[in-house]
Amino acid sequence: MHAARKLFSNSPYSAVSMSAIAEEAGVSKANLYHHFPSKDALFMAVLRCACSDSAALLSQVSGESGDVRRSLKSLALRQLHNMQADPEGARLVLREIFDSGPERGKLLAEQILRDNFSAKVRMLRSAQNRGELKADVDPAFVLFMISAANIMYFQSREVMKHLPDVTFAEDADRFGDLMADFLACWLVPERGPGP
Amino acid sequence: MHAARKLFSNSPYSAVSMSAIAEEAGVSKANLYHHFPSKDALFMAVLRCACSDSAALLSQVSGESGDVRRSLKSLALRQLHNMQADPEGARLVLREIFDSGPERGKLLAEQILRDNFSAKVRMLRSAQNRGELKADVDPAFVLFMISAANIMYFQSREVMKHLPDVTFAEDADRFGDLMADFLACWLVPERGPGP
DNA sequence: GTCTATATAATGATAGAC
DNA sequence: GTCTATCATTATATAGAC
Repeated sequence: MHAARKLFSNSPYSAVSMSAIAEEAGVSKANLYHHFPSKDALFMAVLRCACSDSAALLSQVSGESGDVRRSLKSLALRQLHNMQADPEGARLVLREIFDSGPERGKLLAEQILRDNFSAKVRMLRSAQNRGELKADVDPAFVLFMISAANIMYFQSREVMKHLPDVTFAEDADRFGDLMADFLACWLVPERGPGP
Repeated sequence: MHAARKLFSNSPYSAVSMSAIAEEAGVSKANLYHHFPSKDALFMAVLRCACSDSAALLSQVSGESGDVRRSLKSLALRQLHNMQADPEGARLVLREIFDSGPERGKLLAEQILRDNFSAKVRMLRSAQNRGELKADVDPAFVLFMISAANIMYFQSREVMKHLPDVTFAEDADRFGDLMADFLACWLVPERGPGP
């Protein structure tokens, strides 16, 4: 499964042969078919494993407390950090999100992403009630933009780093700073000490 | 090429066979090899065509004038509109951006994306000089965020529409409004008529 | 330009010995 | 559990007639 995960994360399903997986794992092709009934079953096992891994990583974030100024930034930074810490798993799940048709997209959303997403929306709603997050922003849109930025950064660095004026392509810290600045526009400005 | 474009945009390279393309086009497989020396050459021809199409569409935007308040929103809306108007071409180019390794990513950036991107950066820089765009924002980051949001919206609608609280997944107009609001946070507030 | 027919290699999957 | 050997199918690509 380790070999399969490596190969499936770098090439689409149809471009990875059972022979290649067997060679990468140092076993025979027939041995793979002894443990998994089919190529599809092996892929599904790898995907399920990667999903549970990233779900476990993501759930750490929602447990944090503190005001939304800190937790929103922490959410964004840790999401990117998790992807970079397990790029193979991230690529697997992202490919599934991007290339899946209606039926598989529904499964992915309802069985894997839904609970985590709802928990984060609730976090932002309560921040709005406390007056920390601007009342007229859509929590789901905020989460969408954070994910979009992180995923795009993670997936297109190889292209971006060859574009002029892109100072953050190979500097995750700078990207984090830019993100933090940008998130601030949705926050209610902190009260000064007053006159 | 029309048939190949259709199939390549819906499945990765290795999952599309020359037989399938021939059948889709209503010709024989050998006929394809008469016009293109190999499967790879056919794919490259399709990709080049799709890239020049989307480049032509994108270049319309940069010709617009007016202050940055209008042009930034117009830029974002038309980028999404162009992807939705030619989803096949968009998927082809996006797959290439996401899945390409270092060598192909460099080609894509330098030969296709670079000029357009630089033109847009210049547009935003001059807006900063005119005092319409906040001076402390990174023009490249602004463009990155716009593209990230549009691409993510375009690519993951099938997943998003099954998430609760996502009101914009099947409503491009609402998404456009949310984007416009969000872009406004980088603009210098318009001067009121004064006291 | 288009076809039928074919060459050659690789694919997913199986049989059966150890 | 692991292997060698093999099946049937499909893949890319070619040959040569019309």
